[in-house]
Amino acid sequence: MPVTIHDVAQRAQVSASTVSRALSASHLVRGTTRERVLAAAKELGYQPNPAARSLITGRTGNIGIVVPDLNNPFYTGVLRGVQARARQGGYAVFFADGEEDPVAEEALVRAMSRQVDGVVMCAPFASDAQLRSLAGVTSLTLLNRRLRDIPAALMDSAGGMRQVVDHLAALGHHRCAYLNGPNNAWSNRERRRGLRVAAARAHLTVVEFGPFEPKFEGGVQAADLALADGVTAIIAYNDLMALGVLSRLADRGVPVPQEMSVVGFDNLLYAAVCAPPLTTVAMPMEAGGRAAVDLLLAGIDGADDGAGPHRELTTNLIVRATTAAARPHSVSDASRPGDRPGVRG
Amino acid sequence: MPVTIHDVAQRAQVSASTVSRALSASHLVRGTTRERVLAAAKELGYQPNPAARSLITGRTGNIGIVVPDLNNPFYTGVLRGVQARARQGGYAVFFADGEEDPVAEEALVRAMSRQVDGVVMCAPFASDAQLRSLAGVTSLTLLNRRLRDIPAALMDSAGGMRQVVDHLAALGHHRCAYLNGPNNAWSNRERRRGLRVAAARAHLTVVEFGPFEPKFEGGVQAADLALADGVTAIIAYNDLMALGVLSRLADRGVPVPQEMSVVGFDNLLYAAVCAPPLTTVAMPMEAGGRAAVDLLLAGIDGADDGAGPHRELTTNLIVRATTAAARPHSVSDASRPGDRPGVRG
DNA sequence: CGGCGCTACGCAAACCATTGCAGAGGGTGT
DNA sequence: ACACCCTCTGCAATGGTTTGCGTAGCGCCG
Repeated sequence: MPVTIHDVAQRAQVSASTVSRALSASHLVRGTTRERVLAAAKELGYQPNPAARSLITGRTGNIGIVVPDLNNPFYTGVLRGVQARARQGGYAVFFADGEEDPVAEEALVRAMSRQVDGVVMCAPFASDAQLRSLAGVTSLTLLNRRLRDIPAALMDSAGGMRQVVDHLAALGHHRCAYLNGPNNAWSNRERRRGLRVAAARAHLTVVEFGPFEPKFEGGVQAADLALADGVTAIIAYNDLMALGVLSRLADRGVPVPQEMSVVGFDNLLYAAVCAPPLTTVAMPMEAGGRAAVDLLLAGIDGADDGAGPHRELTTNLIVRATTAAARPHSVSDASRPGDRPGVRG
Repeated sequence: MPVTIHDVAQRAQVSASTVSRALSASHLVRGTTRERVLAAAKELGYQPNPAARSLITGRTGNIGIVVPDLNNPFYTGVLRGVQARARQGGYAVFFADGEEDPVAEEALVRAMSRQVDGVVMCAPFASDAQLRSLAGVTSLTLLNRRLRDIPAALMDSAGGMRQVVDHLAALGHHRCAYLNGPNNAWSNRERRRGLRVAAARAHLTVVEFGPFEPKFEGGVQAADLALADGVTAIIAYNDLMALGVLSRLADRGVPVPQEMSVVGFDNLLYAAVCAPPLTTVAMPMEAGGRAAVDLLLAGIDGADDGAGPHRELTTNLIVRATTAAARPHSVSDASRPGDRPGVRG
């Protein structure tokens, strides 16, 4: 039923090979012939059979993307970027939700591997070894995960943290809390690392809590701990947690930002519209997705650049209404260094 | 480089056909032979080439999903359901974001059509004719869109509206606003229809506004209009708009739910965690995705049930903190339908 | 005018798995 | 002992496209 290359060939009075060439390597056929073929193809509505093509070329024209959790708007952002860039490159995209389970993720990638030319992974939890092994079965690029000789698009979390610290320090804060996300999440380690060095430079004392679930509930839970410590500012691992903090602070009657400043990470849609609007660092999610696909396609099409090129994307602090000057007596807090097991920068 | 069926055959000392049968129609080969083949396949890590298989079987083992807007958490919920059910059925899923453009959506489906066995569409804006034409090129099932002889999973918006109306009426409301989403969106028409009949039955006066963009900003814009009319309750087309309404009411100093009740639709994550938590009707997004795939796979695998079976999913009102008894003098409002001058209370 | 090279096209192999058909071998019934 | 049947396995065709190689035709130069 579907129209094949031979149907086109017959209608254009040429052989199938000529049709094939007319549609791809057009300079190998005479102009008049090519037009005849193109016309026939259009009249018949010919679409090449991708299975047949990929059988012989060994390429599929597809890429895959696996994310840990579709419910997290962060990942839908990168999904959009991935899809846009892929489409632009003529690729279709397979998609899989690993549901935060590294072994499921691995299985998914292996299952996809035969149907795609490469996959981009958002895999904060997978082990290095796992990732390397996967890189062997298909072309792989990572998002927000740095691994030698595997290409990756990275968002500069550390730089974002530096901006947060500078912002807070400029507002007169001396002691703030960091609410850890999952300890095994690469980006949590990255953010914490950035925070520590920036805080040390700015003479900001940081006490750490957690790890917590990087969700609303985790923030609720964490808020009480931070409150008990007497910090004047809270930096949450991500916006979801920050929203939880905000909610809990409101319940407990702590005015934000007067009594407590709160900063998130990601710049989700809801960060802008919650009350009060959340100060947060914007992660370039779509750009990250696009960059990851760029890298992937470069590795597939072009000569492999080898040596795992990493593309770093800048992040930006978005100052909204949850940060303000530290409350006056906060200075005394900063002068009480020893009262908590937390980290000081 | 990749291992083929012949490699397995050679290692197991049988022909390729036997390998093929051992892996699929296992009852056609002797037990001992089958084990030998399976062992060889496992040792070699054999994975059948999907292109070759699909070339001969005519099936791809893939399905596609196209959604209008990935930024809308509603659709990511659907996506999760689709993916889960597809995986369970051994299908992989292609994904495409139509970006709210019906012509792009159509192009996407046509592009996917050769690589999938069917696609499920969330296409609130596409025309009936367009959908029917698409149903010709590949197996199609719809989500939240009723069209004769095209299978669809439908969420009972009208039933949800009935519950909303009953709830509001029981709380003593007599006059409420409905904030329309896009007029060409199927589910808006459906919700409005449900509202009208339920309201008539409950003697609830409904004043309609809009259409608005079904987003936060649309809700902000709509809130002022509803406020000016003097209704005691606002039903928004969806949660995003309801959140905008909440935000605007807060800005204008209108206490919710004391002075104004607000109801949304969808039960997004944020509806539960905003302040105050939003009363809304829960749409079974994941279940809807799963049901759509059920239908699709039934149409593909089994005999086509023809005649477009429609599966209807129930919706549930989730009463949270944005609805309360109407303010006392609201009765008089209901008896003065024509006045304009805005907010009382 | 003959030979060479170039262009444009066709032939056929190859890619890999599935499946109808046939055949081999062993067992059973007569 | 022979015919028949049943089980298991192999052969070969099939699907649609790409591509290396061969070749026909033509122009150009010597």
